Amino acid sequence: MAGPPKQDVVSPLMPDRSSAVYAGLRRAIIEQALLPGDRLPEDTIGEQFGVSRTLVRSSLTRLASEGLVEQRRNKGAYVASPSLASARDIFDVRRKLEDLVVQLLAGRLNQDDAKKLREHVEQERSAHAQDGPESIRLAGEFHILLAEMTGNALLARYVSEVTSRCSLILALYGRPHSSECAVNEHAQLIDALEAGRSEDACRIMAHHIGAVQERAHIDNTPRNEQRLKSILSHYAGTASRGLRP
Amino acid sequence: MAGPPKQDVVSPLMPDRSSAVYAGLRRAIIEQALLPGDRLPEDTIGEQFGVSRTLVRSSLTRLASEGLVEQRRNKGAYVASPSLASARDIFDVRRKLEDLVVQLLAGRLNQDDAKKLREHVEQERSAHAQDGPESIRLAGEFHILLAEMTGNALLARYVSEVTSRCSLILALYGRPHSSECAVNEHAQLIDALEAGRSEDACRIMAHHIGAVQERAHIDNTPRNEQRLKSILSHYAGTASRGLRP
DNA sequence: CCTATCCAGATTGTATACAATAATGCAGAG
DNA sequence: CTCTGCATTATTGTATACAATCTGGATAGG
Repeated sequence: MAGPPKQDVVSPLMPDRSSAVYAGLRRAIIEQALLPGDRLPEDTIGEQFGVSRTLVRSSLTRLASEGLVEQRRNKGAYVASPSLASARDIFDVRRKLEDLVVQLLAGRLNQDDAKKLREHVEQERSAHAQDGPESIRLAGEFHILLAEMTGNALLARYVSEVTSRCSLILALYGRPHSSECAVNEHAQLIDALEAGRSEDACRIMAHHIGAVQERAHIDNTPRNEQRLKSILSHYAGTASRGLRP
Repeated sequence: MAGPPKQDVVSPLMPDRSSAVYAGLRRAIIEQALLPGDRLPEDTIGEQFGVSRTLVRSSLTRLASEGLVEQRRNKGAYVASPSLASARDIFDVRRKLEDLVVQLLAGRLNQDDAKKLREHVEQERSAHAQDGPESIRLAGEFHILLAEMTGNALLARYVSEVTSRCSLILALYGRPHSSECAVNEHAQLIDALEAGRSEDACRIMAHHIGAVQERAHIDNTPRNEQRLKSILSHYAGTASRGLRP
């Protein structure tokens, strides 16, 4: 990438640059490219994404409302670092929400959706095999996908939020160990849901969430500095991609 | 322009004018002074609160993230008017969340908190006697208070959100009939929680939420026009008051 | 050598200016 | 009379400018 080409290349396909900033930052946080406690200066971000501070601020506020970012007055925004206590709180809420998801979906999962879910699990498998940063994101997106299939928009939003926050929690307290079992549990859950075995589905989900929480132990990994620019330059380009493969 | 008196009277006691706009609009919506579908032009609001569009926008975005306001691109913000389908969705989620509140609080309610709750119920009673607009808000705030007492901040936020949205739903579909029973049910709930009768508490809460949902039927009341300015001029002044009496 | 104070730089908070888009109303044709 | 097309106006979307606040370091005093 020679010369100083303005990064307006995105214009034709970018109806909403604000969402691009939001999505880019969100992915960077979920995939743990940005770690809890990292500072998020408006200038730097705006530069990388090619927008003014106005849009950056609005994105940061949105992320803050979802709990991924903390905004401290006159001190700027940071990637949130939830305490152990709030981690427990988040899991308590998550369990209830996922309960509802299973309850709404058991026996009502159509073949189309089941197929989509199985394809997603396959993606998880291959991402996990490559040990890439995407496996974290994909594992979470499975739950979001499931919640969206209930047709309950509020539930989907809440599940999306707690799922994202769990990524943060694992980044802070989780063991680096792989999420092999998670992928299998996802597959089992689909089977149970499709077959209408709601008891099983509920049990599997409970166990699964428990396993995720289990992985949360103290394990503070040091973080590098000044990676921000290079990270953002990566996420600025791929920001618009959604759940699709 | 000549020197019109700036309405900066609030400065000394207003550390955060942005929150004032947010709180004022929120109350106006919860108390049904602003009704679902009402337009919320940035200029008008900014004028009334004495702030620039910047802060108004940020407040509207925040309200939108809570589901009280809908923002449509290039078309401005409106008080949200949830569909009947999404009303059902909201109640589904609310039931689960309130379940968790009861579960966390049963037998763990200290005397201080119980006292505070009983005082709140008294407020509800008197507001209901006067048939003022505050009774709507207070009924909701009971549930928010309860959720806050769990110490689970996320749960409190979610309960606050679904509670607010329920106010909207009642404004749209609710019968104008009073919420007498609700006040009594609140009192019963406190007793059950304090005594540690978690079964009872859970049952009362379920019945209570059911009763609230019951009141949601089609009953479209026409809305007046151009009340906006006068409404806002009222809420601009009283914006900073919180839960305290 | 350590501590306190103050200045300069950097960063955020808010207002305003300008650009882009949608809403409105009028004119003319059918 | 109604409908279509265009010009005007109102409102939102974004960028920039300025004010307020915080941060870090240099310097003087203990």
